[in-house]
This record gives sequence, C-alpha cells and structure tokens, in this order.
Amino acid sequence: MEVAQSAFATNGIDTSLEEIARQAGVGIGTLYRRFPTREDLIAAVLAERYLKLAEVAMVLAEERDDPDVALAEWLTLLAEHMALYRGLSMAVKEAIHDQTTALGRTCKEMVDAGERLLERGQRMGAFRTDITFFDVLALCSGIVMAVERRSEKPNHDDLPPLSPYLLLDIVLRGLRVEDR
Amino acid sequence: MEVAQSAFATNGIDTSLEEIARQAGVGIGTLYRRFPTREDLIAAVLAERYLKLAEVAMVLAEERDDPDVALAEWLTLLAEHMALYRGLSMAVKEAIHDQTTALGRTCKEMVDAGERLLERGQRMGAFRTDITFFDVLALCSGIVMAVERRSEKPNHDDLPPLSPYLLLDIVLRGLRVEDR
DNA sequence: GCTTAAGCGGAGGCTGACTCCGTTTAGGTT
DNA sequence: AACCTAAACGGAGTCAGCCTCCGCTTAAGC
Repeated sequence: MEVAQSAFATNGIDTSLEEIARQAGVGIGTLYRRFPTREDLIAAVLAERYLKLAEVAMVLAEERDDPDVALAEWLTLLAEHMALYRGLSMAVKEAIHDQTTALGRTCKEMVDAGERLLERGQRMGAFRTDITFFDVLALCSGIVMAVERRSEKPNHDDLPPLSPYLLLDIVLRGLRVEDR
Repeated sequence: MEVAQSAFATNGIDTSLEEIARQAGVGIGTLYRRFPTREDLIAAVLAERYLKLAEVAMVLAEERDDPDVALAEWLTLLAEHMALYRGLSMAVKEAIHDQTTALGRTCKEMVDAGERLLERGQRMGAFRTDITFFDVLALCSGIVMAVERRSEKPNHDDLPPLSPYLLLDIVLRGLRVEDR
C-alpha cells in the first residue's frame, strides 16, 4: 500500500486519491478509512524520513564545529526532502504550525532538532539572534515552493534553472551576523 | 465588474469563478467570454498596480543613492503587493516565467524595471554578481508564500506572526557582497 | 415592424473530494 | 461443518467547482 503511494513522486502530492486507490488495487473507501485525510497519508509515507532528518541534525550538531556549515548542510537536506514531491513544501509549511494534523506531529521531532541546530549557532555567535527557527523554516520552504514548477507543461522552454542551492546560500549569508 | 472582482481580497485569488459571477450579477458564461482564464481576470484587476510598481522602481533608482536601500524599498512594495490577495504570490511566480499568459505579460514591465534596479546595484558593487533578478523574485515570492496562511481557520491560535519584513531583511543581507 | 448578429446566461458534462451503506470475509462457537 | 457476528471492504452517490456550448435576448440597421 505504502508502495503505491510513492506515486506521489511522479504526480505530486495532490494526486487524486481515487487514482492512488486505483493503483493500489483498493477501494476508495478503504483508503479513506486508513487515512482519513490526505495529510495522514503523507505523514505515513514520510514518517521515517523525518526521523532521519532529526537524527542527522543531531549528528551534525556534534560533528561539525562550524555551526554555519552544520545548518547549511541540514537545510540542504531539508530542502531536498521538500522538493521530492511537488506540493510537499507547501503542505509541510502549513503543517509545521499545526500540531493538530498528523503531518504536523510527524514533523515535530525534526523541527525541534533543527531548532537546536540554529540556537546552538546563535549561542556561538554565528547567527543573528533576532530570528527564530520558524523564520528559517519559512525561508527554506519558500525557496522550495518558489523553485517548484506547478505543472509539467511539456514544451515549457528551458527557463533559467533557479537553483535552490544558490537561494539557500543567499539566505544563509543573511542569517550570519555582520562582523565575523 | 472589476469592482466585484476585488472580492479577491476577501476570499483569495482562488475564489470560485461562479461566486464572482454571481456577485457581479452576471452569468458565468459572460465572465468566461471576457476573461477566458482566471489569469486574464487577475491581470486585468492588477494591471495598473504593476505599472505603478514599474514607475516606482525607476523613481527609486534615481532618488536613492544607496542601491541597497532602493532595492529594499522596492522589494517591500512588491511583497506587500503580492500579499494583498491570498494565492497571488504563487500565481505571479508562475506567470513571471511564462510570457504566454496575460498575467505574465502584465508583469513584464515591472520585472524589467526591478531588474534594472538590481543590476544597477550590482554595477555599483553593492550586490553579489552571481545572482539574477529571477533569483531575487523567487525569494520574494517564496517569502510571501511562506508567510501566507492558506485558509482562515477561525480559532487558529495566535501563531508566531512570521514577519515578511524580517525575512526580506535576511534575504537582502544575503544579497550584499561580503566586504563592504 | 422585421432581420440578424452580437452579447448573454445557465444547463450540462467532467473531475475529484468525501460519505454511507450494503456486501464480504474471517474468526470464533456449537 | 454450519452458523453467527463484527470488522473490513468497496463503490455508488452527493457535492462543489471548472469550463463549454447552445438557445435566447437585445439592439442596431433596414
């Protein structure tokens, strides 16, 4: 079942639930009973990935002496995660502030781990102290949303590619304190 | 007619077109004949605002000696514009790269004016030269998207407010060259 | 007063979310 | 083995919104 749901990857997170049910060879009713909302399904699909991100945050906090590098690496992973399925970044952005949804609860640990990564950097004097981790998350999800093409228009001429890495780099520079 | 369309303001840019037609006291068919796509309608509603933004960009380029201040002021206006109607930032983001839509064409002048503002700053050595104006636009629209609450859940507890101004400030710092 | 073409409006077809209820299935009981 | 029951299943049905198409209205020209 989870397997078929990874069809998120090809059609984005807004794939019709009927389509998913069909591919999974299961009735639409069954799908809704197991996952009452789309977010429950997303959360189920992504749960292990979030645990991994939380772990990695802690590892980076220990292994990287430079908090700047640590945060940069972690945000890169987070951005790559959110870019996996079209529409995911928006869903995550909404969920992060809403612990009442399954997805929100699934993100919790990851968010906390990331927050510690930022606050450690702030204590070490690497980052501005007037920002919260929510600001950083907003920027990261904003970048991914901005880079996403909504639909795959076939002949949509080769646009300037809009690298999320460059945009992340800009943001990270903006997070650093002025005089280093 | 245009007047009724400013009901975008209350329900966001995704307001059902039938609802708009009803409020305008007009048939759905009539609405579609005048504005074949939703973007045509948005473009019509926003056209003068975009001209204004283009003008302002040119004024700022002359009046503000510091290109940093000029870009900051202009991006603030742009962000405020995109935050006017829920969903607008995403529509604009998509349209900017697609001159085949009415909205894309309406944005054109504004984008060009903003681009000159950035490039002037780059020539004056204020901004990194490895970025394009599309990067800046992406960050700006990303910020507005990230700050938007998708739906107005009534009792949605007072979340941390997530100021777009702070986020813009971060990005602007990131745009500046390292050693000033 | 009549003709005709442009403009109007809404019925209808389509898709997808979500619900509800009749049916199937499997486990336990005699 | 036959039966009972409760849980799991599946899809028909309802609703909303997008968009098209076609019959009707209206007004301008004769």
